[in-house]
Amino acid sequence: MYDQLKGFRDFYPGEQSARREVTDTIEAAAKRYGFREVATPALERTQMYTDKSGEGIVEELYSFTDQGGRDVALTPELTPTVARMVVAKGQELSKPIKWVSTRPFWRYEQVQQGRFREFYQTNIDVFGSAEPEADAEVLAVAADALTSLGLTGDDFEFRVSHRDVLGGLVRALAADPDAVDTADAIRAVDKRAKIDEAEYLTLLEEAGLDRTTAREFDDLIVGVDGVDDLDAVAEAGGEDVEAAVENLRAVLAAADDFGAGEYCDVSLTTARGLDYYTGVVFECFDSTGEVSRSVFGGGRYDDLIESFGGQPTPAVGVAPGHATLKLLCQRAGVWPDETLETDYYVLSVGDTRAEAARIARDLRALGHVVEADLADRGFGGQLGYADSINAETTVIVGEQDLANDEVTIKEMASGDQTTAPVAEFPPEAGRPTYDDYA
RNA sequence: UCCGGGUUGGGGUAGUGGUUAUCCUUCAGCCUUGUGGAGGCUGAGACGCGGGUUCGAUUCUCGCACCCGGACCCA
Repeated sequence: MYDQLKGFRDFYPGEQSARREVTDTIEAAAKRYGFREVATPALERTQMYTDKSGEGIVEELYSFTDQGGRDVALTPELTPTVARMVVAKGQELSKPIKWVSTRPFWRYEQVQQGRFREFYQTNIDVFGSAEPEADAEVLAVAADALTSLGLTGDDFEFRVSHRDVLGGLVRALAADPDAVDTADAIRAVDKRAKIDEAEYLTLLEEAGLDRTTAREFDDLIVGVDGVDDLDAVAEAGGEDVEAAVENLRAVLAAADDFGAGEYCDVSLTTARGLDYYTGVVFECFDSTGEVSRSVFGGGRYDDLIESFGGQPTPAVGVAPGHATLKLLCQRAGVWPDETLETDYYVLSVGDTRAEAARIARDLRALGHVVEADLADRGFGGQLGYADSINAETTVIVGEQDLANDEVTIKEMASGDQTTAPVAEFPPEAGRPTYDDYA
């Protein structure tokens, strides 16, 4: 026996069928909005990540030198790759570009609940539109995906914020706007919920706000509990903040029209740790608070494509991670059933293989899941196996049945059985069961 | 990287410094080439890995691996 690698998981048929269902549901929601599926490599040049995030990032990567001497890394996220793809096509792609992709990613980090070293995400991104409708559509797709999974507004909420509101407010309040580090201030906001007040205020001070201003800033962002409360923030800030507030309002108004309004709350204490976010940012939280960390997040990253050498291209996206999503679904009681299902088991006994195989093939041609004996089991053994795969109906093709030009149709749940003429089974269409012949 | 808790057949467990490691379940076969989810019989299958202490270690001890939480981090 070999040990598994820490943070890497195997998925057996039961769990995988549930994961497949969830993945398909999320992707189907995105595809209804016209998001097109893309597929991307598992390896990229390490430099693509170090350029953006510094050399320190290497410690978080699975990186190595390949046989040709290239420094490469397993992709820790999709955004740089899709940015590279957009840049590579130049003007060729019509805007807005709307892409969806579900894939594993790899990060060398500590394993915790809902966090693994190999993890799956569905990335949903829009490139080439700075309009609030683009942000709102991303929110709407995310909400649509979650509700398609059976979740409701009682289960989750999107906390929507805006980096330029936060950054602009910090600069507007500061005694010396040029002395403040808005990125640091935003990072402090991002940590607000996890640290105590003194630490938080210290971080804001280090970002360039004096103690009094820091409190004033915090009072302002905490005071926002709804769209109407944004007025006070707009007043306190300058023109930049007013514009950002206007943008945030526009996004929320569009989200309302797009059907996602009921899931969105304004929350300026949400910031996202990532430096490349530029405008609207949001995080999805478990409403019950049982999933302690954010389920997933997203936001606008208008400068990234340009920084990759492309035309200035605004972008906004969201990336639900499937591990935390599973926790959310399980706590809401909507995680798909992990038991396997089989439509038909075709039981062959005696010298009936040819006829049994014909029936199995015909049933499969109708689109059903059909199993037959591969292990040379006896009658009882085959029924036991049919049980173990949760067969709904067993079609008994025995010598006695065929002697009467019949097959026996058995409903496994009840044990009831009847016969059907072998020449007419299965019919041209449909999903024949015991009830059709009883 | 750090802290806490774990690891005994496939799953769940009992137990012990010393004979053939307990029980339930599972799986396979048989009773049963014509009826499964009941029963009976037979069989398969485990002390995570390595070092130390010891006459002897699954048991005590140390290290490592992996698992479950948590801190840090979270692109």
